[in-house]
Order: sequence, then C-alpha cells, then structure tokens
Amino acid sequence: MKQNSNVPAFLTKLWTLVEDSDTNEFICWSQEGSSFLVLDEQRFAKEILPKFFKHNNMASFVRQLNMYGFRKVMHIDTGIVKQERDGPVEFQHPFFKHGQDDLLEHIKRKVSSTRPEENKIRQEDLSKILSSVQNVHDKQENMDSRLATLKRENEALWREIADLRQKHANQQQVIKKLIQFIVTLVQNNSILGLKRKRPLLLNSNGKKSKFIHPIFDDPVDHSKGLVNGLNGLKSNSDISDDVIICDLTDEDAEVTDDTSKNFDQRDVEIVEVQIDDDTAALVEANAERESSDGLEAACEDITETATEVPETSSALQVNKPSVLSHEDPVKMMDSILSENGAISQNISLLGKVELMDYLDSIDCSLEDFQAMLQCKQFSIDADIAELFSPNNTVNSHDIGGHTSKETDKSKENTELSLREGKSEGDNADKQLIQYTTCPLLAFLDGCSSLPPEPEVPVCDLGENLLERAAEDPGDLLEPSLETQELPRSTLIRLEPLTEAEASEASLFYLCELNPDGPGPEAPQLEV
Amino acid sequence: MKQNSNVPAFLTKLWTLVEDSDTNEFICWSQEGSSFLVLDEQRFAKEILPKFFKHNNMASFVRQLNMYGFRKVMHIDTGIVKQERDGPVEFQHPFFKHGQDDLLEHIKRKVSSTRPEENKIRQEDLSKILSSVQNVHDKQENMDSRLATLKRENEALWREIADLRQKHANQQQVIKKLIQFIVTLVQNNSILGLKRKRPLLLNSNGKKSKFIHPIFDDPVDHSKGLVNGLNGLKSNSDISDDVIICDLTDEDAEVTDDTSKNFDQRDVEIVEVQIDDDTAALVEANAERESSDGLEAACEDITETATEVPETSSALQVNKPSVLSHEDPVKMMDSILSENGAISQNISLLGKVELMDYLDSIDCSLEDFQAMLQCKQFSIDADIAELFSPNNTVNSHDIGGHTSKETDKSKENTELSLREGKSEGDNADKQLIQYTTCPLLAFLDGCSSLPPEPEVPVCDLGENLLERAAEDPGDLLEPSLETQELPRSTLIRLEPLTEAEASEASLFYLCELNPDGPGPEAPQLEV
DNA sequence: GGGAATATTCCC
DNA sequence: GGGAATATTCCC
Repeated sequence: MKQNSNVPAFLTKLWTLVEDSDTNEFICWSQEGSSFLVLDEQRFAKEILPKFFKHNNMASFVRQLNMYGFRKVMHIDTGIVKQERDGPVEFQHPFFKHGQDDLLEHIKRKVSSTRPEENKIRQEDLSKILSSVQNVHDKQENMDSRLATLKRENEALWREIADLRQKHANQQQVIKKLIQFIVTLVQNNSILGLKRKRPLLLNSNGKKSKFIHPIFDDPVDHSKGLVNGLNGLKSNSDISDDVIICDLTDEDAEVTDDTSKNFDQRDVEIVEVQIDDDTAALVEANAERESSDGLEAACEDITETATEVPETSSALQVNKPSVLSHEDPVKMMDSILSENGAISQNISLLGKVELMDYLDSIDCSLEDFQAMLQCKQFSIDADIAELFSPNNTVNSHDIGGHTSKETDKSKENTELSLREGKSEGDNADKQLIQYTTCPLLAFLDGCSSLPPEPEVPVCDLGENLLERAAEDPGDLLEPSLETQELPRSTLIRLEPLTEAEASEASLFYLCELNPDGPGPEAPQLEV
Repeated sequence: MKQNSNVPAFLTKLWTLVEDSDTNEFICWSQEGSSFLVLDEQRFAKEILPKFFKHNNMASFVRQLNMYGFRKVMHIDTGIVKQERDGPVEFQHPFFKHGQDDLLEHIKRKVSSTRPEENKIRQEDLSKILSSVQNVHDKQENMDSRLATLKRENEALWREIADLRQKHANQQQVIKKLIQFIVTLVQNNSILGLKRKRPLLLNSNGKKSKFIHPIFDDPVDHSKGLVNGLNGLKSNSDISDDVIICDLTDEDAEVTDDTSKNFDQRDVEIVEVQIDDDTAALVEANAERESSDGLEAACEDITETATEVPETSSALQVNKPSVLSHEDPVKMMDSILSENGAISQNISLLGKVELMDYLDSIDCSLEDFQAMLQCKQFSIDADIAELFSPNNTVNSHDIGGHTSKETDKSKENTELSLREGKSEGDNADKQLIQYTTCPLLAFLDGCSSLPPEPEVPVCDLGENLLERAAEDPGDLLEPSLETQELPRSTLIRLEPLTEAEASEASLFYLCELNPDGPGPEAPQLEV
C-alpha cells in the first residue's frame, strides 16, 4: 500500500486493516474482492480498532466509513431479523477493491454538508434576489424605452405645438391684415358719407341674398335717400353692423335668433357709435361646447380691450395707415361700420368730383391692402415677440386712447401665464398651461364664449383666471376636458388628431352680428 | 466538579486534570487560582494526556485550550529565550478559576470561523446586492414619476394641439370669410368697371403712399370708359392686382420676379376670368426657411386645387354669392384684383347715377360681409369634418369644373396621412405625423414655401410625400428640425413655449404683394 | 493563534 | 445514513 500523499489516514488504515492477514479473523476482503467483511464486531472494535484509531467504537468506525462513502452491503438471504448481532457486516465502495490501492485516492471524504447546504440555501436566496434584480432591470429597460418614446413623442408634440402656434400667429397676422384692409376700404367709403340704401338682410341659410340692383335707378331717389341719411343724426336703418364672435357649431338657433332680434330692434347710432360695456356684454355666445377656461379668459380679455380702448379713428384719417392700429377686429369692424353709418352724408351733396375722389380712395385702399400684405408695416417696427403682446401694433400706429396702463396689465398677464408654464418644472404635478390666456391675440382663436357676468370687469376676470392657474394649473385644463370631447391621448395612442377630430369636438366660429339691445339712443324700428 | 450537561468534555477533563492532586507534579493551579501550570511538558503529554484524551500531543492539548479561549500567560521575567524547553507553561481563562467550576459553562468553544466568515462575506455580498436592488428600485420609482409626468404632459400637449388645431380651423374659417368678403366687395367694384387711375405703387416700407388725385376729370370720358370696359373683352390695364402668397422672409426676389413677369404677360379676360394652370404655377415661393415637408405638400395641394378647379366667376354674377365658392384665397385675390384692373375703364364714362350705383354695390358688399359673418352659408350645409376636406365649400357653392376625382384624391391623401399617424402606435420609433399634409386647409397656415419644381405635378408631389411618410414617418419632421430653430423640449423643460418663442424661430408672412415688373400691359407710372 | 481537514462522538 | 459538535491533526 502506497502511503500516498492525498489519501486520508482513515483510508490507508482501513486498507492496511483489511489487507493485513493477521486481522483476517475480524476483518477481511470478500470473495470477489469488491467489499470487506467485519466478522466479529465486538472483538474487532475492542481489540483491533484501538490499534489503528483513537477509539474502540464500531460506531465511530462505521461513521468514518459513511463519511467516505462506504455502503453496507445488504444480504437478502440474511437480511431478515436473524443474525442481527453476531452475523458479519459487509461494506463496499466502488474505489475500495482488493489489489487496487491506486483507486483509494478517488475516495473523497464528504465535506461538511453544512456548508454546501448553506451554499445551496444561499444560492437559492441569491437566485431569488438576482431574478428579482433582473425583473427590476427588465422593467427598467422597458420604462427606459417608454420614457424615450414618450420623450420623443413629447418633443414631436412640442414641435407640433410650436408649429401650430406659428401658424396661429401667422393666421393672426393674415386676419389682422385682412381686417385692416377692409377697415381701410370701408373708411374710404365713409369719408364720402355714402349712405346705405338697404337694411341688412339677415340671411339665415346658405343662400345669400342677392343684391341685383338696377343699374339705372332713379338718381333723384338715390339723392333723396342720401339726403335723409346724411341729415339725420340717427338713421332709421335697421341694419346692424356690429360683429360679434359666436359659435357656429351651436346648432340651436337661439343665439342667432337673439342676435337677429336684437339687430332688428336696435337703433343705429349714426354719428358715432360708442362701443361701451353694453356692447361688450352683448358679445356673448353659447359656451356650451367650447368652455376652456383659457379661451374664455382670452375672450374676456378681448372684450376688455374692445371695451376700454376708445376708438378714435375718424374719417379725417382716411388714406392714412392709422387703421393699422386697430388691434381688435371686433372693435375695428364695429367702429368702422358704425362710422360708415355715422359719417355718411347725403351723397347728393357730393359732386361728381367728390365721387370720383371717393372711388379713388377705394383704389387707395386696395393699394393699402397690397402694402399691408407686404407686411412692411409690421415686420419692421413690431418685434416678433411683441406680436403676442396686446399692444403690439399700437407701438407703430398708436392712435391714442389706449392707455399704457391697459397695455402693461395685459402684458403682465401674459407674462404671468408664461411664468406659470415655466414654473411647472418645480411642480410635481406638472401641467401644461394653455398659453391662450394671452388676452388679445386669443381673439380670432375661435374663442366664442364670453363670461356670463358682463358686469364684472373682464380684466379682473382675466386676472382671476391667472391667479387660479397659479394655484392649480390643472384648473385650466380640467374644465375643458370635462366638457370637450376631444380625444385624450394615451401612451398607446400616439397618432395625431385628424383635423376633423380636432374640429368636431368644439367648432366655433368667429363672427356674429352683435345683438344690440334697444336703448335710449337706439329706438326700435324707426323705419 | 459537576458533570454538568452543557460543559464540553475537554473542559471537564481539563478541570479534573488540574484539580486532581495526583497529577499536580505535571499540571496544577497557579498560586492565585486564576490559571494553571504545566510543569513537565514532555512527561505530561506522554503520561498524562493519553489518560484523559485520545492523544498524547501537547500541541493538540494546547490547540484545544486555544479553541476554548485559553491564553498562555506570558512571564516577563522568564519571557526571554531562557527556560524555553523546560520551563513551566501557564494558561488562563476568565471563567477557569480554582473552586469556581460553575463558571465552566460560560466557556464556549470557538465555532468554526469558516461559517461566520462565510456569513460575513455573504452578507457583504447580500448587502451589495440589496443596495443595488434598492438603487434600481429607486431609479424605477423616479422613472415612474417621470413617466407619469411625461404622460401627463403629453396628454396636456395633445389637448393643446387639439385646441390649437381647433383654433387653426377657426382661423381658417375667419380668413376664408374675410377674403370672401373682400372678393365680393371688389367684384362689386369691378362690375361697374371702375378704372384704376394710377399704377400700383409698391410700397416698400411702413409708409403708405397717399393718393390725392385730381378731382375734376371729364365726365364724358368716364361714360365712355364704362362702355368700353363693359364691351371690351380684354383690358389694357397697366395694373397688376395679382396677389400671391409667398414667404415674406424670403429675401431674394427671384420668385417674385418670375411671378410678376408671368402675370404681366398673361391676358386678362374681362367677362370671365379663367384661372388657369399658369396662374397656379406662378404661386411659388422660396422654401428656404419653411421647409416642412408636410407644409410643402399642403401648399402643393393648394396649388393643385387652384390649378385644377376652373374658376368661372364672372362679372355677370356680381351680387350673387358665387364668390363664396372661391376656394383658394390666392386665386380669389388674384382673379378679383385682375378683374378689377381688367374691367376698370375710365371712370369719366360713368355718370353720377352709375357712380351712385357703384357705391351702392359696395354697401351691398358690406351687407354680404355681414351675412357671411353670420356664417349661415357655412354652418348649414358644410359638415364640420368637410371643412378640412379640400372640397368643403365647393359642396355648397359648387361652381363647376371641380371634378369629383380631384376631390376624392385629396380626400384620399388626407386619410392616408391620418392613417400614417395612427399606425405609429405599432412603430417602435414613434413619430408624430404633422397633420398639415391636409392640403387645402394648410393654406394660410403660414405655409409660404412652394416646391421649387413647379413643372412637377403638385398632386404627385403630395402623394410622394405621403408615400415617403408611410415608409418613414420621421421624414416628415426631420427636415423641419434641421432648418427651423424651434426650441426642442427636454424632459426638464416642461414649460410651454411662449408665443414669442414659437414665432421667433421661423416667422413667415402669408401675403406679399406681387411686384409687377414693367410689361406691355403694365406701363409704370401712368399718372 | 488559528485555519482547515479529518476524526471522534453524540445524536436523530 | 448522516447532521452536528467536538476532537485531533496538520499546517501556516
């Protein structure tokens, strides 16, 4: 037997013990040499074991055998209860065979099962932890992806909004120019004091009333009509030239009926129609479907402007670009059309020369229009940013009566709303602030609803709104969400709204005739 | 000595050994009784130890002492090299004292340092893992928050976009109506054949030119002029009233020159102004700054519509609402102003009666405007969704020449673009599709650029764009991102763009006056 | 002194 | 058969 290095003492001792012919009466190889027998357990333990080990216990010997993987050989024929105490005990191990001591080194003592067990348990714990970490990590990647997607969508949305706002601003410019052109054109009419011949016909359906006037009317009749119109301080005209903004999608005819009624009943002040609070109060519409607070506030601000900025354009300024100062189209149209009626004098008093001059002035208006379309007046002195300030065009064409206080206040509001939007970065509950609180420019935004309390100063309403927005920005959006049926985007649905979708929820229209109520200066149906 | 339960065999054996007076010559208590001495190491190991333990090694004995926390007592006086082998060895333990065997139970054998060590290591690992998990978890919560915030912001952005689109649609309506009003007004002018006296002055800055014309013209000439104007098929008017829509930010005059040249060369048909392909082809602009494909496509579609829908408005239809059928404001203004110039004859041919009548027609136009503002014509027969279809107003005021094929194609394109937007939900790289590919309504969007290849059929361009969009939706946005300087939102910056911000990146103007170059029909400065 | 493997004992 | 504590040995 090689006293080989890596073979435990127990195995070498056991090999020696079994091999030793002196101990064959107690322990020896089996017939086949693949196992060994302990013949007399009692004497073997007491007489033999102490010679090789530090004990004389058969149990300890067997314990060591078990520690090295030896197995007791069960004999079926002797396996029953008999021969329990005295019969021989047989042990075997695959690498413990007669004459093959070189196999001993393959017999490994069992390591403390404590540690592997512990390892197993720990590894199970580790596996759980690691799988948990993996889960979290996967979720995180998923969220990263969603976050990136959302971020990308957000950027696209911001771009879209920037684009839309740009379009909006451009449209505002276009509208402003168009209205200014009309203003110029009509003011030119007014300077010659042409009188309207016919009352305004309220066309109530798609068919426009046709005005096919005989070209060769009696000139005398025309003259008379003009004389009457020019001399009267108040016209009997049943025409209402007031323009208000209303919601066209409003299917019920209430507003229309009201307005037409009012139009019929209202008196037309010829010389000067003072746009007052009453007028503003009348500029109301059914806010049934369009109820965004921001839009309402914008409308209020518009009304405010229309109410508080005196209009002083006069016929004396015809052919001057002062009309460019008209900031509020409603007001502009209103005052223009009013002036048209007010300044009108009897055309019969005009000679042909004057008529020609008047017609010429129309040409001038066309040219003015072209000039306006060139945008020179606006692109030069109006800062781009100023375009969104209520006093933007006033800068270059201030016609007076527009106090700087008003302007400053409006500016303040605008800035406040913008600040509000920016402060959201600190707000855990971030909300996009609708920028439409910018008062004046929100005017032709389709904002059709006006506050139901016209007596409350609209500028205060606007401020209140902003204050509310400062406290809870969500308020600006919540109401519109409840009332509008605009589709709400989800994380899943990323497609843009179709224009049809965008419009069908709440489509409102800009203009409506201002239903002036009857007043002391506006006797009804004087015709 | 109590053979107490929980005291290890070694301790009880050691206690017995030290206590036993028989072994005092080998091992005994110290003087103070707080330690014990091994006097003759050699003989003690060989003679005494085997009586109590399964070995005779002093080393093993000492090992056991160490295992139970016994310490060797160092003697300073004998600590030097001397007495190395033969000197007595002293060991002590706080709980191993003479006469105090009840303390033995407090002496604990050191447990395998392996496991605590392992535990320590494992716990360190676990701590690392757990802190890592915690980190991941925290990050996850942070991302959850950001995700929710972004989601909320996204929803707000979608609402904002819906709102802006609504405003946009409303503004389109307003612009359409305003232009229609102007068309009506100017057409009324045209029916009387008022001749412009002066060529159009191109105002190149904010100052408008004033037109103070000689008041005393020859009335006979006016009458003649009218007759001629009514009878003449073509006018020699030197005025170009063509208005095109282009990018005002475009500084070079190339495009403008081309268009004006073409306009000058084209014949003006008086009785019936035929808007032909030439006119549409001229409506081009430099796409330098506004290069969004979607917008371009929209412009192209507009041009297409303008090109392929013959315009049949004639002077005979004055005072009829046919002008409402004018779909393309460019075309409208073009034809209107052309008619104005074409039909204009010497006003001296007009009598006072005719002048009065003409002025009256202006009043009628005003009334028409009011009627339009009432929106009656539009609200009834035009479906809201149809407003965004290129054929929307044609529905109610079809003037012929607009083939349904064209309409269907445009509709198809629109739907395709919308589908594109919706399909993005399946796309990992989601992109917001600009809806401005809807052709006609993009018209006054501030979309001022037109394709630089006017010879390519615009409708095909539009389809190509949509096809490209179907392949790579990102293409729709990419170009505009590169050229526009619109601020891009980040996750941090959540505040809405200010309107100033939105506008300053690329502000373009809708309308520009067509600078008429000198031509055979447009001699300059005839005044 | 103490780590580590093995051995022995005790116990289930 | 084997877990577990203790013991012994070997080694650094």
